[in-house]
Amino acid sequence: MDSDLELVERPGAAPVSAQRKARACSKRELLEGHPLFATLEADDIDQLVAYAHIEHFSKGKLIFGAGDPGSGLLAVMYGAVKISAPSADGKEIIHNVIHPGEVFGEIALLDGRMRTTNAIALTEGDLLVLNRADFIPFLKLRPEIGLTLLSVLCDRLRRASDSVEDVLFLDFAGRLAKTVLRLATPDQTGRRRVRATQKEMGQMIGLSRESTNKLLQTWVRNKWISIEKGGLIVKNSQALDRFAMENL
Amino acid sequence: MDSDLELVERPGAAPVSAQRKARACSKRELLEGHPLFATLEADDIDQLVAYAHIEHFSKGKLIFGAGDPGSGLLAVMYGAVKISAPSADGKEIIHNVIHPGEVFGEIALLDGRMRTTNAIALTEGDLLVLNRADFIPFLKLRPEIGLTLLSVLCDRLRRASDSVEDVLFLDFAGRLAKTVLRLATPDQTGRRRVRATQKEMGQMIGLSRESTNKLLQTWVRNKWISIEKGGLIVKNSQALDRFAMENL
DNA sequence: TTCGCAATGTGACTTTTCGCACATTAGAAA
DNA sequence: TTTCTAATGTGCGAAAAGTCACATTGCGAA
Repeated sequence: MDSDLELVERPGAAPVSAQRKARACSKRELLEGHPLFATLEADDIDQLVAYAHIEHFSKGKLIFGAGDPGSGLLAVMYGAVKISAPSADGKEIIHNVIHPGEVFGEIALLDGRMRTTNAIALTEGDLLVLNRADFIPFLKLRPEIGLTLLSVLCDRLRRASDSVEDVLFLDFAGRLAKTVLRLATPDQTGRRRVRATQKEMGQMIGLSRESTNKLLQTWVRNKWISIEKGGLIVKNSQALDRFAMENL
Repeated sequence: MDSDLELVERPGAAPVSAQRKARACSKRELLEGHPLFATLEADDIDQLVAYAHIEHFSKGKLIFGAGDPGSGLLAVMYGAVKISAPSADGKEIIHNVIHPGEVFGEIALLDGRMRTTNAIALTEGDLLVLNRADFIPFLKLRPEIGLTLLSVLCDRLRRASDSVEDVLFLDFAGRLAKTVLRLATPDQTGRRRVRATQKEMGQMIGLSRESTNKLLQTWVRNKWISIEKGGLIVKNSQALDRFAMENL
């Protein structure tokens, strides 16, 4: 297989790619890292990598919208994408924010039905696309992969039930704490950082921006977090975790 | 097969032994009617029917609890079972109520992992049990069934996402309206009836019993529903449906 | 640099829902 | 039958969250 690493490893990269280099993933890493493909042999992965292609997207672009035909699997190589659903009165809930190395659209890859959510670019970036038409023959060639896929989907279903329970059991404070912990990822210096605006965090749990801010402020006073523009840093995740548990 | 639905609708109307004889569904009907088995040939269904066995349960019995090993697929032949999850402080949410002819526990059938919810008998009744150990070899013999299963699970996942959106978008009134419409099933006289107490309906959407009652009362005044002990009758489903849509 | 805009911070007021208290009702059990 | 119990019906004060209004901050574009 020829190299798919141009984004990360080509020497003498263009100025733009300084940031891209830091965060980007190779096509191969993306597929290997996903549970859908965990049981595939190296040869199989190589074949999928050959099928996949890369598309660039600009900030605010609608990558797909509810009702679109489900073309296949997508993965973020650089940038960020939000998975969201609009309500009739202009509100929006954000199901998830996809960062480099993460994958979305698995469902349509498997059942080929139309999209039920929107995927919108939060920043500019690059996208890896694996078409359903390329993957399904693969699945028929190796039916043993089907069992793995069943397990993966069952796992997703269990998680979905969990999030319904969260919404019904926990109050907003507990849900916000859980969400902050879920979104937190270590940055270069090892600090656990959340890269999402307060408005976005509120949209994930159905809380207004103002109330989100007021809750976060109490945690700042407790020194559990510190807030920065466009995100926050978790300083005491144990306290947050305990808070989410206690608070029912 | 004889099928006296009235006994199911009104459990107190006849001695217990008579009710058990007059089951609402046969083993075969149960399996045939479920999308998991929609693509199976008659021979295959026969084989599964031979494997399945029947167990009786009494009111209040814990059929399985969170953390139990996932033994397989269960179906209600007579009676009712609630699928619920307990919270740490003694509250409970009800994910679903299973009536005769309906199936539950599909996830554990496929992935064999432990139960994540409780299943508790609301009344006495009979249960059809299909063990995972009997089904999995079947799946390996006929890998083409796997694709069907994938579609079914994808469908479940889409529904789960929908219910998350419902919880975050709709207020309690809209969610209650949707829940009432979802639970409504035609009875002998063709009226759309919901058989669930107001407490149970509230537990499905995270609303207190008192607030549930007050909401239902406004609908009674609008002549959209009428309330009876242990349930209600939908008299104007269009109005309820419109209400659920408008109300965001 | 300045400007514009999106993100953040905060208080006052309103609405919704909860939780409690209590009354009523219908079916089950004795 | 009478009694018991679960389900239903209703009002009120407390708590939670939304909405509105406005100030502040910091980054990027011109």
